[in-house]
Amino acid sequence: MLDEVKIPITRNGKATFKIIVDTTIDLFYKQGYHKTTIANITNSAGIGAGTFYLYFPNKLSLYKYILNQFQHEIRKTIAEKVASVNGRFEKEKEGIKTFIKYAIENPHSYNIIWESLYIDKNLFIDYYEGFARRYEIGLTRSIKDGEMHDVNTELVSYILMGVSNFIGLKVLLNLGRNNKDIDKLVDQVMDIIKTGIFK
Amino acid sequence: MLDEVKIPITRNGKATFKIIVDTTIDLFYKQGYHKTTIANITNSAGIGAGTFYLYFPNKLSLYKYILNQFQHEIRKTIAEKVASVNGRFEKEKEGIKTFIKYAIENPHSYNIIWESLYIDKNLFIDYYEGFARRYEIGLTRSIKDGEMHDVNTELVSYILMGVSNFIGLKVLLNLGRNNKDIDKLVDQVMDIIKTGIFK
DNA sequence: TCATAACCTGAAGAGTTATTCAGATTATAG
DNA sequence: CTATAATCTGAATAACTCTTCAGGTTATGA
Repeated sequence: MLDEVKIPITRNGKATFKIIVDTTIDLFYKQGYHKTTIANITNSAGIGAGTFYLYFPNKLSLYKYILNQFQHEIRKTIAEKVASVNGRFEKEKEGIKTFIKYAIENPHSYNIIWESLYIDKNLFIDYYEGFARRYEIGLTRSIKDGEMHDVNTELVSYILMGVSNFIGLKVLLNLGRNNKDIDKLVDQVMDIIKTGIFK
Repeated sequence: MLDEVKIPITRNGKATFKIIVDTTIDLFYKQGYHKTTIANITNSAGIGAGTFYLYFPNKLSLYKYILNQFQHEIRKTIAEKVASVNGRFEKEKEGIKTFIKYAIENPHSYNIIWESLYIDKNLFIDYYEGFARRYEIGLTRSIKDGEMHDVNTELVSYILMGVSNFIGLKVLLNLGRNNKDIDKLVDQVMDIIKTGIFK
């Protein structure tokens, strides 16, 4: 998968590699994976058609490379933010908050990750199963610490991912109203998750 | 949009039209929109290449036709189910339950609707904004009836759509465990939505 | 400085796909 | 029975896309 990618050695090579990746992220975001052609990429990047194949055997391997980058970045961001907060409840809250904020601040990555379902289903499955498993660890600890009801942690993981993803979507696509103050929005979401909606 | 589609007049024409639509739903589900070619469709349907263009000017118009069909079907199904139940709280619960069950029982439609985001963003936006607005009407009534906390109805709409969609996804893609008893699964989800997850 | 590995190019070939259209068949109203 | 509208066909065309490769440039270690 990633070993198909040839990492450049010299400074020039690294610069070309980077411009390919950056240009492609932009094109995938704007046009989607399927509508983006190799010619689109090389033209936008201002390089010869053959140069692309110096580093990537095809479009899919480049997509996987980009997806992998985003995956690491998101997890790292959340892990760092959560570590800087004390108390189980606060950690849980910070994790959810960070994810939603990340989605809002990184529409490119958000969009490209979701598209994996229509590029290679297994990429999507791996991504979300991995995410859910990480969530479960935190949730299980929260229950032990008595800060959370004794819920089905797997189910709650998917519920939380669903909420985060759709709130991200709402803001990204500018759906509906209430999209001005992100902090306030996220606080409201957290309140609902905390206390439920029915009396 | 839909006026681009030529509706057949005779019995033969109607049969051909139907086989095109049914075959395409299957192909879109299995291969996705972009990987499905007109040749795929006409070969699988057992018709000449030109016959396709008798009814649809291109692949996109056929996609829109199918999306529209599913949209109506889902809304009709939910509306009927909700109408058969008494009491605001029960109605709300039945609506959510029906959606989740519908997604599980109709993986074709579920898959094809989500893909709209990567075919034409506006189709996706229209679909979910419409859905959210319908949700809000019910939620506003629930609050008036004192069965729901005084929540931001728009936000809750997106939260509920997120939950429903990801639970549907979990079951459809067979993510994680706990996928045997759908009724029990949905009940658990409803419980969490009702009382929240934090103490 | 110069040999060499790394890097770059874009024209060309092979393959794929959408779409048209002239000609044929079928169903049915009159 | 027959004129006519509806329906159907699939070869042909045009356009697009991926990928290769022979030939070129650039950077750098020795």
